[in-house]
Parts: sequence; structure tokens; C-alpha cells
Amino acid sequence: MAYDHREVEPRWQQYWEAQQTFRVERRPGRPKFYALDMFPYPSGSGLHVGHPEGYTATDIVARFKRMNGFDVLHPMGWDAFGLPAEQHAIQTGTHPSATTQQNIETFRRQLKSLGFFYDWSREVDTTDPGYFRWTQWIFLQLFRKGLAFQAEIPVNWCPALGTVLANEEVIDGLSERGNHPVVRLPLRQWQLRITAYAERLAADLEPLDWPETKQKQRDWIGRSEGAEVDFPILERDDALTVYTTRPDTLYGATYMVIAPDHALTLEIASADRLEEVRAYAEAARRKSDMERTALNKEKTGVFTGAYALNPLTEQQIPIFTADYVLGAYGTGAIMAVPGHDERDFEFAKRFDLAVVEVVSPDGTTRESLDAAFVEDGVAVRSGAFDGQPSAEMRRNMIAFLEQRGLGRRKVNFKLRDWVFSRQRYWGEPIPIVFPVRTDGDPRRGANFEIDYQTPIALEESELPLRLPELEDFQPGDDPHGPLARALEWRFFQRDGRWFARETNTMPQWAGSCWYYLRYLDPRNESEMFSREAYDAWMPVDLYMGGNEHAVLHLLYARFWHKVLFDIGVVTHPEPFLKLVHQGLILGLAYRWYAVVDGAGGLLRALDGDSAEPAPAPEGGLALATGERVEERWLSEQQIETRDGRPVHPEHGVRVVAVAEKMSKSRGNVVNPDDVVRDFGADTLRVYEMFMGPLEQVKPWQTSGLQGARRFLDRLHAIASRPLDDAPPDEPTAKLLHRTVKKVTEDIEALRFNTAISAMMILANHLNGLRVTPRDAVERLVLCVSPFAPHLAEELWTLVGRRASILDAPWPGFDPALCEDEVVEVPVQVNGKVRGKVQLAKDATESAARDAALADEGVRRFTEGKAVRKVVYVPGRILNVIVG
RNA sequence: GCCGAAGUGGCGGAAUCGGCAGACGCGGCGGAUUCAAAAUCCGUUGGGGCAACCCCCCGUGAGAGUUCAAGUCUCUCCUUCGGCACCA
Repeated sequence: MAYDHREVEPRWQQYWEAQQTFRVERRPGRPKFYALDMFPYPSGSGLHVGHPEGYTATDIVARFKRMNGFDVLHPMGWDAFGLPAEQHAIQTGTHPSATTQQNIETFRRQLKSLGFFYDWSREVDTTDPGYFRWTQWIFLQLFRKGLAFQAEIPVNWCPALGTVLANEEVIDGLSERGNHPVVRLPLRQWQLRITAYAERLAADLEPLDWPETKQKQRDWIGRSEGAEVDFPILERDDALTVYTTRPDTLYGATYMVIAPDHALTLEIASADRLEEVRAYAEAARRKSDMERTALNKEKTGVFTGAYALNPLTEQQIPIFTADYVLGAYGTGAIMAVPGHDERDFEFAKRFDLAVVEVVSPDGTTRESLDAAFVEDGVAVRSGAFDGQPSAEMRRNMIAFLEQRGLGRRKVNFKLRDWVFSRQRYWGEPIPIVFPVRTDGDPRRGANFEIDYQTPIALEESELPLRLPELEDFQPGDDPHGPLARALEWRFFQRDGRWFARETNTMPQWAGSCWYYLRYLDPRNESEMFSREAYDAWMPVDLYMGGNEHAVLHLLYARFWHKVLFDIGVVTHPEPFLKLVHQGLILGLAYRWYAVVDGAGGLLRALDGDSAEPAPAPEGGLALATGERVEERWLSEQQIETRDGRPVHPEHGVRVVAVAEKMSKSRGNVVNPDDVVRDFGADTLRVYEMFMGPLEQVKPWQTSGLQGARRFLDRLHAIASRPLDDAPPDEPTAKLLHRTVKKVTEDIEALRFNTAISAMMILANHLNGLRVTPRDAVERLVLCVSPFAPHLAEELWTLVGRRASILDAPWPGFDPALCEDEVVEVPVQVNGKVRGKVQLAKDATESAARDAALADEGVRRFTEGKAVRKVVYVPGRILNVIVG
């Protein structure tokens, strides 16, 4: 007796909308809870089943908190600037804002169809001028504090596409789309000085309730402690400064390496070496970072002809240039200690350079080393430092260097400044203008020259700076991006002088850096948000989102938050107290192997778990006989089960389930609209929460939906029966109160799968009773309501209560009913369970022992043997050791 | 290569302050209901031995160890997934 979700769910959605059930205001005296979802990019393909996973989880917590008396802020919005809409515009001429609005409509409809408890009156859209005006405002604050600056940075410019590409869009120097050549071109870019906050971004992670993400961020920031040391360059006044974390190995520095892109590289090269050095530097410059590192190739480099002086040994050591030293890290130059660094060792072998042992594992010295010894040990061949353990010597060496003026302590970071401009149309305009020298009107084709050295901030009153309308979104031959062609927008005159607007736009990260703040007070036109709104809701108590944003988004948002903190706009140093990443939902497909002839025709089928197919030298798979093999795939609906195992319906071979990221090519994509239509939103929500632990990667199994739906149908059937107002019998009461307890605790700990399992057990129990106790049904419906809100509302009114169930208090439980006076204790003999005895929960050991030894099953194994020892844990176990 | 997470039935998973491995669900098998099917309900379902749903043995990636007791703790190894990738 299934209920009709197609009637029930829309009806309650309309009710919630009409009653404004989800609108929140702060009520005096209530605790608050801010449950935040990472807002989506509204793509053209709509919601996929991965989205509702995290959203359902926060929705459950939000509803649970609300029923527990909290004021809950649970908002949703759109991260709507981005490349796909711009690409679509290039192809079709449709304005990106039109595409974006259309996609937002779809997303909003889909989310509403899932019954999420969002306060839609707080919806934000990063492309709305009322929103990005404040994104621009924050940029101006960054600019004023000197945290936004311009620099020449090499980019991947693809002349054929007329656009700048991201590193991952370039493969072997060709564009991913269309295989056009890509050149590295220095381009003026805006950068944000996130490095100024590196120390705090690393240190402030400490108290946060975040998962492994904290470590990822620390690794990304890459703080290290060491020293800068100056190496005098021979025949020059200059010194070459290096950064090292191993000042204890200074005596072992037998050569130096300077990055090919270091400012001094060409300067120090000797005349006879200059050409070679220049050629090497030129080649290195053309390589992308990926190429330089991807192959993990053999070390290359050239001798510059210059020498430096090791300040401690006072030996002359050669200076090489090599691309294994990065210009952007440290000082762009290193002292090479081949005895104690693997890369330096490899390079030294290649170029036949001296390897000297200065750290010994045991204090004895060796004449030659087979490999670099990179661990800590004891100093040798290090003058007065001999015999010092590495850690101690590092401290002493830094003090020594500082005393002599040869070097200084230094903390270094891997983190680099954030390139904050994109040569795109569909992004926030950067609110900066530059003076222009011109002999006429640059909008009418007069010559002009823009003085990029003198950036001028717009007045705050001039915000928002909107995008101009464009007819044509095609990229052009100007790396400055499509806005450079919007002459009417770009140039303007003030007080008789000409100015040009910045034509770069902000990256997609910008809008998502502070959206959680705008939700607080989204319609405020005079401020980002009011102080009252901030104090009412911040900080975020639970932040849910994919771990693909573990580093960049979360680091950038924290950076902006700290800047806002420093200028007094926010009052907490960190915005997100607790962070949880929901696991990816994978698509499932079933593999079998097809042995094929030259034309691809099927010769015979092999089991999907066959070990016979092996990678063929010419690519693909083949058998030992040389026959070619192809992987073939079936969907969950296509397979058949024989003897409990999945098989191919025609060929009968076994098929093997393989879970992979959902993709069209694999045919394993699931559309939530279909699920809502066929099973209902509540079923989708319950199923996704029941699949397994929230944070784990899980394969989607359409068949699993059945179980969730049966559970809901069963609830409906139970609540539809005549209800008995008498208190439930004791076993029912015990189970009921334990279930409420478990569901309460599991929701707090985000263990939704086991909470659902507990509710299923209770539902199965109630289903088997002759009379249905009202108390049990009502409490169960309340427990279910955060998971399956539509059905819960329906059943709540069905049992005679008033909507909305969201305003009903969360059910309590009686702790006394959650504990047993008499418990069944398993009895082990020599560690194996041989019987069970009923005991009072606090029975004494001697009582327990007597009961156990009287048990027949136990006696069989103890008969005629001496009891050597008894281990008794009251209420848990009794173990009798005989021998 | 480095960092992180994880390996439990045919499948998703449960049980980690060490204490009955396999809760709950999917799938399978048997039955009830039905003219029949779907749906629903009941029973059963880790592997093996046995006439036997008595009982016994084996079993949480592999191997060792600690313990009365190990899926859980320690060590070594294997595999899978995710991230980073010459960071001095």
C-alpha cells in the first residue's frame, strides 16, 4: 500500500512555500546554528546525484537543530560566473547572463523538488551587481592595503584560440582543444599577496574541527624553517644568497645551482659560457612547470663559468644553472650538498662534481658515498662543529652565521601569491582604472598608451562596476581579453583627462570567497552586511562540501576572511568552525571481456574477472595467444543473476561490478529528476544517507532505492492504522526509546546510515505488532522527519497533529528504558563462545562464574579440566580459561 | 617518489574505550496471498563438514606480534582510491 509521492511531495512543497515555513529570523534567547553548503556552479547539465548528498546531510542537521530549539541559518545560492557560460556564448551568441539565469532556474526547481529547508529569501547570485559590488569592494580594500598588485607573469597564450589557457588545458605545448600551439608569454596580471598571510593561515588551522584537509592546507602552505646564507661570487662584489633547511651541511656544499630564470644567471655567466647559458635559460623558460617536473627526468644543467666561495670552507666552488632549481622558490639558488641531498647527488654524479660527507650516521667518516645520506646524524669534516648532532648544529650554525654576518634565520613558504586576473568576459570587472596618453578619442580609434604603472582605484560610490554588453564574445588576438574591445566601456574622460578601465576580470574563486557572509544580510544595499546580522549568525557551525575544494577555495576564503578581520569587518579570525567533505558518489557498470577479431567482431566472451587479458604492447588488451580483447560494459538494468552471481544475459559469462566517476561514455550517469519522479524525493534522500558513511566514496546502486522506498511505505502503512493511546508494551517501549537515543546521537555525529538502520528496525518491530501504539508512531515520525520531510509532514497530520512538523519539538527518550537490568552475557571457554547466561547487569564475578559453569554448552568444554583463570567484564563477557 | 584514506558475505555496509563478526538494506532461495503476475507479508541466506536449521571447524587483504580475548592495538608487506610532485 504505497503512498503516492507524486501527489504528496509537491503538496507539501507548496504548503511550505505558502506558509513561508523556511524563513528564519533570530528569536531572542535562542541558540543559533549556521549550516552551510558549498554553493554550486549552475551548469547546463543540471543537478547530478552527487549534489543532494551533502545538501541532504546539512538539511538533516539543520532540521534537527531547528526542532531542538535552535534558530538555524541554512541558505543556498549560486556561484554563477564561470567559463562554460562564456564558451556557450562564443558558440551560440547567447549572452552568458541569459544562460546563467536559465540554469539557475533549473537548479532552483530541482533543489526545491528535494524539499531542502533553505531560506530562499536569502538566495545569493555572484553575478548579481548587488552582490559583486561587494566583491569589488573587497578588492579595493585589498588594493589599499597593498595586497593586490600587478606583475608580469608567464601565461599559456594560444594565438589560434585567442585565449589564455590553464596549465591543465595544455598538453605537450599544444592546446587540449584543437591541438593548437601554445606559447609562454609574459602578461601583466593582478596578484593577491596571500603569502603575507602564510604564517597565520598555517597557524590558525590548529583549533579547527576539520578532517585531513588541515594537513593538505599545511602541505600546500609548505612552511619550512632554515637559513639564508650568502656565498660571495668570485671577481664580483655580489653574493649569491641561498635558502637552506640544512645549514648543518654547509661544509659539504661543493657547488651551487642558480635557477635559469634567476636575475643574476646571465650576469654572472662568463663570456665563453654566455651563449650556452642563454640557450639553456631560453629553453627552460619555454617549458611549462608540468614539463619541467612531469618526467622526473635526468638532471640537466650547464656550468655558468662563475665561481663562488663557500663561506666556511673558503673553497672555490662552481656555479651551475639547472632547471631543477626553481626561480620562484626560496631565493632561486641553492648550495648543493651532494653528500646529503638526493637531487644534488644525482647532479654531481652526472657532472663529476665532488661529494663530501659532512653528516655521518655514527660519527665515523667514509671516503665515498654510494647514495646521499639525507637523514640527521653527527657532524664530521665540519671544523669546530664536528661531533654535534644535526639538530643542534643547525641551531648553532645559524647563530654562527648571524654573528659573522654571513647569513640569517629564515622561515620560508611554498605558497605563492595568487594570480587574480583572467582574460575573460564572464567575471567580476576589476574596479581599477589607468591614466591614458592619447592624441584624440581612443574610442574612435585614436592612438593611445595606457600607463599601467599607475593603477587608480574606483571610488566606492562608483560600485558596482558592471560588465558592458557585448555583441561578440569571441576571443581575439589581444591577450587582454574580450573587454579590451569594448571601447565605449573601456575608455572614459574625467576632468579633461582620459582613463582606461582594467580589462581583466576576476577568477571564479572571487565570488565564492565571501558568499557565506552575504547570506547573513543579502539585501543590504549600504553595507556587505549589518553588524547585527553578523553577530546573530557567525561563525559557520557546519560547512559541507566536496574535498576538491580542500585547498584552493578554502584557503582563499580564509585569506579574505583574515583581511576582513584585520580591517574590522568581521570579528572571528576563522569563518568555518567545522568542515565535512561528503564522499563522491560513483556510477556502477558491469564489465565483461570480448575477444574480438580484426574487424572488432565478437569471437567469444570471457568472465569480467578473468585474469587472461593482459596489456598488449601495442596498447589495449590481448590474450597470451595474441587475440585482441576489449572491455565491454553493461548497466545495472541489463545484467542477470544466476546462482546469486551477476552474469551477462546472452553470453552467460560473469560480469564484475566496477564503480567509477559517473560519465556519459560509461553509461552510468543517474539523473536525480528521474529518481524523484519514480521513487520520490524522500526516497532519494533516505537512500543517499543510507548508502554508507557520509564522507566515504560510494557506488550508486539503483536497486538500493527499493529498500529506502519500502521503509517509507512501511511507515506510511503503520501510521495509517488505528492507533492505540495506551502506553506501548515494555519491549516496544525499550526499543522505541533506544531508537530515539540512537537517532539523536547519530545525527549529532553525522552517522546517518546507522540512524536510518535503527529506524528501520523499529518500523519492522511496529509492523509486527497487533496494536499500534500512538506514542511509538509519533516519536518515530518525528525522528524520520529530517530525513524524509514530505512523508513526515503527511504522517504527522495523518495521526492528527498540526503541520509543520518542523515546529514540533524533537522527541526525548527515557534513559532508564535504554538500559537493561538483566543482560545476556556470552561465555567463552579459552576465548571461544560456548554458551550464554542471563545475568543482572552488575552481577558479581562469583555469581557470573557459577551461572556460566552451570551452562550445559560451557560444561562440555570445562568438564574434567581445571579452571585456571576467569576474566569477567560485567555486562559484556565472561571468559573461562581451562587447561 | 612523498603525504593521506581505505581493504569485512554475491553487493552497499554494521560492529573499533579490544569483549557474541556480518546489524540494516540490496540481491538470492523457500513459503503465504493471487486465476496468474506485480506489490505486500513470513521464513531463510559467510564458507565448509554432518542424516541433521543439534554440533564442530574455518573466516574481516597477507604475514608476524601483544593479550584471557584482535576486524579493532604494534610491526612488516600487498592492493585500491584521493592529493602533491625536483620546494633546497
